[in-house]
Amino acid sequence: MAEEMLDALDRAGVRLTGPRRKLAALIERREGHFTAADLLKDADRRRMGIGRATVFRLLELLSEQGLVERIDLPDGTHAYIPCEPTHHHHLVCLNCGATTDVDDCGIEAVTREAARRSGFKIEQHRLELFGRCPDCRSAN
Amino acid sequence: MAEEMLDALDRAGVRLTGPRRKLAALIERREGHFTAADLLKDADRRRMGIGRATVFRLLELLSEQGLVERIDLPDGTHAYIPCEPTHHHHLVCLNCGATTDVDDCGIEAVTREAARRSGFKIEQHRLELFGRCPDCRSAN
DNA sequence: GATCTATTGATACTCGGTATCATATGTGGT
DNA sequence: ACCACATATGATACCGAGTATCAATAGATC
Repeated sequence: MAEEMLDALDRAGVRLTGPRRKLAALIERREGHFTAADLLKDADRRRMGIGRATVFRLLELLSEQGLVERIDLPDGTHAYIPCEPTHHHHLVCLNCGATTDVDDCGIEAVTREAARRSGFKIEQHRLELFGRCPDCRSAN
Repeated sequence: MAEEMLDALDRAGVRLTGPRRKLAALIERREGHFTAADLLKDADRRRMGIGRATVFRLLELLSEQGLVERIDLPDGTHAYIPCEPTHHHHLVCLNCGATTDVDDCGIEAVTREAARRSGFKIEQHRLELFGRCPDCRSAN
């Protein structure tokens, strides 16, 4: 998956630098969603000497390439989740942070209906589902 | 609508203070979504002497009462929109900021389906639709 | 390997939001 | 109408996420 990210960066015509390789590896080891601060902490703990700005810059790049998506948690914080660059939505476990992708389960129909009723031309939508993953449901 | 807010605050058992009344009136005059900074600017322009913290505190209160909803715009900024305290979703015009409510147009079915496929127990969801309102469509 | 541009990390900054705290002000009881 | 007291206020300082700047560094291409 780090490979995948590096390939995508290469394709995007940016340089495959040391810090980017290291960060990609760190993202790979992460499970569920993480914040920029989490990633920075990972790097600091390993004394990688990677700057704050670099972390944000990479996340922005990956996000442009659709390899990472920025989501807004219900508590108002921002997090990133690694994902395939196709259109989809996320289901986020509020307990452990696990995420799974949800491909279109009929949201298109919903947006079409909303457009019809309101007269709006809908250009973007965002659907985020939050709950408990199977593990966390049984673990409790 | 300012009345509505003040009633709700009263019902919530908090004090109906000067700053709250003034801010409620300012919110009433706003159209579409606004940021905390917008509201503060309104108050400053009128020399109301209302503090930053008070604005955030009121928005939090109103948000708890469901009279205002905090949304995340596609550009990553936060905004508030006044609304009825029933469950619904918002359709936001990317051009002028106008918003309209969208009551359940079948999202329940979508979340049920996503829950079935994933095994998650879905507890919350958020659907935000962005586009062009009828006025902005024709104005251009 | 030399070159030249993209990237880096340090630093300082902005902006949204929160904590603190002494002062001011609604409110309920008299 | 007044008092007492908790609640709310504004000033200030603070925090955390993210961005701008910029001289120093290190990929890519030849």
